[in-house]
Amino acid sequence: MLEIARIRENKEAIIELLKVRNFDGAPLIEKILKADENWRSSKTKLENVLAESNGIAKQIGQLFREGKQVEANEAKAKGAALKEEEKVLNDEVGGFAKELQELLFEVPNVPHPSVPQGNSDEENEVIDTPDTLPEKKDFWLPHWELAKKYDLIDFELGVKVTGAGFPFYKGKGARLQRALINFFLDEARDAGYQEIIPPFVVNENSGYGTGQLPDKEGQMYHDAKDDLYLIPTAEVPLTNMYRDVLLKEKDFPIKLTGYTPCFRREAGSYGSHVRGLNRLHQFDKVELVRIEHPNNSYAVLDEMTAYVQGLLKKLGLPYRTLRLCGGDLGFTSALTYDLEVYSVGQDKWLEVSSISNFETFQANRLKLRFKDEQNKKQLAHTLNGSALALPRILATLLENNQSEDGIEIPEVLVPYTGFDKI
RNA sequence: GGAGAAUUGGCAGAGUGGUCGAAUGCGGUAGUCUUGAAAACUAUUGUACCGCAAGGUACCGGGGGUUCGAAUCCCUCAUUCUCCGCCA
Repeated sequence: MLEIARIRENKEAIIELLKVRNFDGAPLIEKILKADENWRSSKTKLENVLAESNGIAKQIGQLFREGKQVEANEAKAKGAALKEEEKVLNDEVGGFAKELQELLFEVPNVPHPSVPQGNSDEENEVIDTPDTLPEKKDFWLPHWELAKKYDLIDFELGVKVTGAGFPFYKGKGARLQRALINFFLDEARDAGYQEIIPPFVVNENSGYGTGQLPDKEGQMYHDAKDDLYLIPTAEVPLTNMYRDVLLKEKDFPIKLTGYTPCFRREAGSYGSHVRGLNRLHQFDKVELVRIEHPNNSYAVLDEMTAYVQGLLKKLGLPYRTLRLCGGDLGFTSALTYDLEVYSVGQDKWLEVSSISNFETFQANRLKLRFKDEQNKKQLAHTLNGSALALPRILATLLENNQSEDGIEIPEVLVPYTGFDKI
């Protein structure tokens, strides 16, 4: 959520930058400024009435103490009359406040100036890609066939026990998955991240804090009985650890990592996109979260991107780096880099990580602030990135390392798996 | 799940309808004293919003209500503690 003060002061610049998202912000911004004005003017009126009525109440107390019953009763009648006025104004203020809030929720984050204009993922900017891709081999299989051939993952069993998108990992498939989780967590720890095991369900406030609510409500599994949401990513509980927190400048950098399963309803997905491990309702992910000084957040974004690229290098997976265009940029993000791994079995690029700077967009909702050198309170910047999402890593690992007589395990993983070949 | 008690400023802890944004102590900040530090003493010290300002409004776990007036009374929810039940 953008700060209202920022909208007041930088209206034109914001409208201009939102165009990069193909978002015509002008009508919405105008409505917001109007609602803001209405809110402030009725609030002033209300506060004047309250001030008067507080004054009368004080007088009444005084009059009673002095034993002046008659005057007190007169004042009481006056106070009661003001109550009516107060009620009307109070409703008015509440109405404008609600309107303003709802309108503000509709404005996406302002893209960073480096974000390219574009309508869809086809216009994302490729900023780093391998010189050559692996040469095509006749025996190459997509991972779902490899999974079946070596009995690593059972999709049908998942359908029986739960539903589509909830696979069973078995034997070496399960162990490889667990090895990857441990590898990623150890790497993150070595890079200075504190490991967290958060709750896998969160309350409504947390959903609002990171921006899943209200606009992605349908993407989360919701337990109506206790009004809790299954997390779609560890970002939600990790970032919400710092909801309503006032930091000191010396608390930076805050570097958190956590492994969690992630639950997504993925309503509306279909076809080859959901084949095999490509898109699941439950998957594992190791996430990085950073809370940083605004001056530093873009350097941190680059650092995080380089870190995740390093993981892919260690695993020997061919990857490319994209700067998301305005049309593909997430609602809450100002700048996002996606990392994609080339899947030889499917002959396509699969997104395995998304690294974003949210600037103050989440911090504003979270009330996540710090005291600067002048002892003034400022919103912090939040960032996060997958490091990494497991299913597509597993898929591309199986596909890219296959030969006619098995699948090679990357050297860095062998200490974790306990086997070097499937 | 059942019964009882509690929830006040950074912390501890008063306050049961008007003089309470809230005593007092600790802590924090500034100063006096000191070669320096400690101790002592003095002053100061919550947050958010509206307003150019003066100033105003709101906040005593959250929400709602009674009243001219609520930290204080009522309803409701949450959390914590104690006891019982259940349980990895």
